[in-house]
Amino acid sequence: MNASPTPMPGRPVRGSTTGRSLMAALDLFGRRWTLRIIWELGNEPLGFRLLQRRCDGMSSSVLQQRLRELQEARLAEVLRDGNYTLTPLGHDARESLGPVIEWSRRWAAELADAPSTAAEGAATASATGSDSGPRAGHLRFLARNHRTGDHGP
Amino acid sequence: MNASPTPMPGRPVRGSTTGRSLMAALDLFGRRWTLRIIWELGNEPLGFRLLQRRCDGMSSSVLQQRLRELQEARLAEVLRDGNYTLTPLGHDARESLGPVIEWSRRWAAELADAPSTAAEGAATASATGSDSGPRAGHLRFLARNHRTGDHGP
DNA sequence: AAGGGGTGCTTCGAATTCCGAAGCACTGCC
DNA sequence: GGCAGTGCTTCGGAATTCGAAGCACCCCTT
Repeated sequence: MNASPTPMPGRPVRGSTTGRSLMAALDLFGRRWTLRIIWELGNEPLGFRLLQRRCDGMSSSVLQQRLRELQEARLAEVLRDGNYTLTPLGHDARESLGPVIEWSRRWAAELADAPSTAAEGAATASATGSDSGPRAGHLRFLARNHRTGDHGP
Repeated sequence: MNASPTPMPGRPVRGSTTGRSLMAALDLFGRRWTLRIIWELGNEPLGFRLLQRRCDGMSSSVLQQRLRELQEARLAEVLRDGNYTLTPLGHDARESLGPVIEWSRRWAAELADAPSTAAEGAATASATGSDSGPRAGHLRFLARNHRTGDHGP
């Protein structure tokens, strides 16, 4: 598969020709699964397959690609026993995601307070369309959720 | 373009069949440009074109799609004058990104301390490949950066 | 009136990213 | 030997993103 450049400060990234660190971070974190991997590796070091399973059976090729990027960006590294783990910088990043996690709880609570209005407003047409259901491919993917209980705080 | 369902708590999302709020948030934020839009709208309400320019000329079709999703997820709304703005919940999300921003600075500082080692290690081959330069399409895209100074703290 | 510049979006085909199945090499156990 | 697990790789297809062009509308100038 292709390997688009890993977003890193100082490099041109999507959103900044000068590689401004904030934009590099937003670009890095805006790649599918990156946040999730950081999250899971923050719990404990994991091997490739176990990490894949913790990420709900995500595609191995993308996982490999993301691990490469995270290593290049110095957020992750491989231990002698072959497990992947976060670097101190990576753990720092995960800590910084803590308020986001807290926010997601407030988000859920907010939507639970007004569930019938969540799909109203300017996005009504889009919401109706998206409620037609996930694609069959998604369903098959999600049915492969091996964990009955998600890890997390 | 296709409209995959907007990740929201309680809905099946990539990474969780039960729509666990953390996973919904990670899925939502893991879409290209979402974090950036939240960031830019946190500064001030913006019209569509101006917001597009603030996001370095990102594709209008994706911007429109993201705005729909953010509205559906109750993070953004349209004002009477047509400008887009974050809801209180959206501003809350942006605040929660503050520590991530601080982290990105530490990230840049860390990499600046050891720039020659950033591309070494297990990801050497990948880094070499990615250093071949962004695709020509990226260069053309980045050359359209209209802002000389990025907004931000 | 026409023309030009701006606005908010939409459409469409191309490019890129992600996906999932299959595969390979290796290890350890029975 | 077979089987199950490991860490990855490959490949073609699906999904997402992209960017150019377009449309309708508005406002201002000539």
